[in-house]
Amino acid sequence: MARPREFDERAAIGRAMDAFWVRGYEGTSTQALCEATGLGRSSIYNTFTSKHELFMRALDHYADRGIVTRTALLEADGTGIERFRALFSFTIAEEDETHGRGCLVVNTVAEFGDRDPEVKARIDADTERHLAVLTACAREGQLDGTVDRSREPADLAEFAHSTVAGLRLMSRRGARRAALQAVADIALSAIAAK
Amino acid sequence: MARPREFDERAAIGRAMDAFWVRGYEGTSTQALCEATGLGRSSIYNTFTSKHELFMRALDHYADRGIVTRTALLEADGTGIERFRALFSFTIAEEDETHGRGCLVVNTVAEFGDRDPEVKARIDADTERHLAVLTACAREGQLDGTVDRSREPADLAEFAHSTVAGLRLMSRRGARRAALQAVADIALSAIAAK
DNA sequence: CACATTTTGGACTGAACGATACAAAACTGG
DNA sequence: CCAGTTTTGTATCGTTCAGTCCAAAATGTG
Repeated sequence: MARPREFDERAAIGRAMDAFWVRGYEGTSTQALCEATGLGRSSIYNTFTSKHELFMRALDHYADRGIVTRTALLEADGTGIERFRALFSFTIAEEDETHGRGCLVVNTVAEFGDRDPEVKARIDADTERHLAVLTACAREGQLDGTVDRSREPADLAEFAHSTVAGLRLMSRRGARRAALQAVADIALSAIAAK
Repeated sequence: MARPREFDERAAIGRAMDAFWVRGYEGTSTQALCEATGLGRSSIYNTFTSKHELFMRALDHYADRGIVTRTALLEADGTGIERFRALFSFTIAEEDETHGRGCLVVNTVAEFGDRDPEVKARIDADTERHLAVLTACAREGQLDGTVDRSREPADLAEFAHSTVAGLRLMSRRGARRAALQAVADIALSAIAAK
């Protein structure tokens, strides 16, 4: 065999993710990445080949984590509307704890738009996965009578997805918790059965 | 006197704004700014002192334009709810025309968060101005009976503001027009009197 | 304990970065 | 038409950028 790694790859990706999350892709230098991860340049390039590639890994890591927690919330017990409420509450609580870091995916969409095909593919996949669980949740909510039946489940999903993005953006610009809560309440009433 | 300018300052700011809009602050080099504006480096630094200062001017320019058109929409004739509808429709139409450029303010919030005090001051001011006209519109809508009376006007304003940000973000990641329309419809129903 | 293999640290690369220096150019008031 | 002032183009500044190179270090295997 050969010399073993002195670091945990996943942990390094996590640290890199944090750095990109705060300062964006262009705003995070490879030097900053070295400091954030604690790795030397050699280790980073040896393991991740390029800054762009490391960013992709970080984005995947973030998206995977997000989908897992979000899916757990939306496939939990309870009525449809309760699960939507749980999603919004979780989002607000998370932003409260992190003092408004916002969302890496939202930031990435804002920074890249659809210019970078590799980034776009990740964003699209993440969006689709979210819309899928949100749509299922909306449909179940319509069946249990807690979600508005006059709307298409897919449309309600888009609305909820957009609302979460809006909340994350509000939080990132430093909006107060009460403001987020108000937005979430109104959004929830739009999803609820009348 | 002295040698006269060979360019229009406002026009240059407009071009710089477009560049920042597409690629962000960090993603736009001073070289790119020269090419976008058609100015030489000397002219840019002589007139705007720094990249950061030029960005501030571009941000102000964008915010001013936005507030003017948005205020016109929200202070026009018609019921409160009609004016909210006009706001959403206008947003969607604009994104349709520009093939999803999104919003410079949204992008800037995502890129900077609240790290840069000068940027934050601009963002806060812009947000306050938007919330003011939105709140007034909500209040008038409550008086004319077209807007939900059970909500605080300020909360409805936050909701509408967040919805527009969500729409711009959707558009920037390339969502279809129908999806934006669906989100706007649901948001509108949340604002409308029941 | 030597070998093959991989990781690691640090020096280094050329290119691009934001910003400046300076002299020629272009104007106006006298 | 000249003096004074500002703009402009070009060359250049030092720094930072993403990425490479290479020798030393660290392992398992024979």
